[in-house]
Amino acid sequence: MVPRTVPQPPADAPKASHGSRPSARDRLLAAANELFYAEGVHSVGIDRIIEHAGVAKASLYNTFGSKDGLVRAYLNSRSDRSMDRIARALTRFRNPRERLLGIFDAQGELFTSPDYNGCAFIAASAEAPRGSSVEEASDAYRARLRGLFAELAAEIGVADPQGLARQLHLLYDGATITSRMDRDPTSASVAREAAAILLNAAPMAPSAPAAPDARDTGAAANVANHAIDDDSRVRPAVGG
Amino acid sequence: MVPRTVPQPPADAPKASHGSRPSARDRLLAAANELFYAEGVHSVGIDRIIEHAGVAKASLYNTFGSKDGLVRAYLNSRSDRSMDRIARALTRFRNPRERLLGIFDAQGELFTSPDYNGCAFIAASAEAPRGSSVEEASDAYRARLRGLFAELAAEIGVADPQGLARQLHLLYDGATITSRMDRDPTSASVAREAAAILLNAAPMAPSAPAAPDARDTGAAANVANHAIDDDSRVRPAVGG
DNA sequence: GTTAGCATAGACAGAGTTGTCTGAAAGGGT
DNA sequence: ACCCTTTCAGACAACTCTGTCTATGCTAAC
Repeated sequence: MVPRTVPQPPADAPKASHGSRPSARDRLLAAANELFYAEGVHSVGIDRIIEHAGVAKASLYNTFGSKDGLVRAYLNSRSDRSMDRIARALTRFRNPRERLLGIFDAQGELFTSPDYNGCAFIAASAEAPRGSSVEEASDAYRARLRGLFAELAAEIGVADPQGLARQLHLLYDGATITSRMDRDPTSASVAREAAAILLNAAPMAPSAPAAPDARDTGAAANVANHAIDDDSRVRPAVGG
Repeated sequence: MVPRTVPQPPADAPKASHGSRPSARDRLLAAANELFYAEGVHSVGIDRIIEHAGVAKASLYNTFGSKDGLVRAYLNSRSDRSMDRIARALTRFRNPRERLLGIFDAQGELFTSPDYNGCAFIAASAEAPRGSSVEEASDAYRARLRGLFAELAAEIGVADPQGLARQLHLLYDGATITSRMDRDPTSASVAREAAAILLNAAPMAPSAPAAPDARDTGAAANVANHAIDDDSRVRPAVGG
């Protein structure tokens, strides 16, 4: 039961092995990512993981200590890749407003992926008991995503970035659930339209948003914001 | 494996047994509702269900045919009770706008319940493989809830009730996920505020909403709608 | 060339799972 | 009083699951 002391690998060096094949650790993580994500953490046994990874069972327990350790590593790796994917998709937009709404565009692209199967953290949390290590990984991931929302909202200059971030995160989660439960990949564009409405309705901060020096643009920000309202209402985003 | 022909009980009569104790079927459903909901469908075995219900194993298989049959009955019963709970909570509001937003108030009250543990359908779907009978029960439940949103939106007289219903369902799902993943029962009031903004921003239908005879009130509907805007923005709803 | 370290294949234990089957008790209807 | 349906109690089979352990390799450094 108790997995004694985890062997604690370097954790920073990916240990790329001798050049030909990826390390056992990377192969295990790749297999976990495929199988756990597609069929659920509980449904996929250790045997199928090691068979799919081409790795001995002892290697798994030497590397991760237990199945729970592998699940934790799988979720943390997904958290990193997910945030990287979003950040990469946001580089094509130039102003913070487009980047904020672009999160939903990136989400819509994700939904059209053939192997998309919903949010890995929601699925893993639904299977794990409360207070487990899955909850920690989920908390970290969700805090990162909400921080991104709040950061972009602050760049835009809304008066309550945290409040708007909560609203937008609601839409993001709702689109995620809808895409999976209703097999509806167009939910991201619905969320994007709703997000644009909420963004336009959000009060702006009186002081200048990004550069505190230029305080003369403060009053006009609200008007300017509403001026580009229509742009987001007619954009089809992903396919709805 | 194959559960042969399910014995097919009357299915309409609750069969209240001989008066003292509820029937084995009802006790099994109650036990399933407690254990499946609190710990997950996959984690709770048949043995714990029958022990908690005080029922023999043969009774379970005579009544429901298999564990999957019990899970199906558990979800359908939850769907009925969930919609009844919402409908009952909505009777205290008098106009359709208050009833529409009142769905989020009812959600907020649900979140404060000590044994609340997220959406049973989302949890069950996360554990079940795609295409299983869990998906059918979830589809039915979600169609009922979305139908309620659309029905109330149509009563209010918005131009696109289905479109608004999709947006509001997004918020509802998002609040559900947030309440469970972030242990944040105040997410329903955030969803309520966002829903009010989306409702106010929704274009109204040109013709009269409820009574097609009175067509002279059409043009004024948009203005009247925006006039009561502030009411929803300041209401604390549940506790945030 | 030898040796240390790690990976592999697989057996094994112990617990848990669903579903079937036997046998008996209990209670109501005629 | 008899029957008959339902229910209970539990043994049992046939899996699957995690985690440990043994024994045999392969590889790289010295």
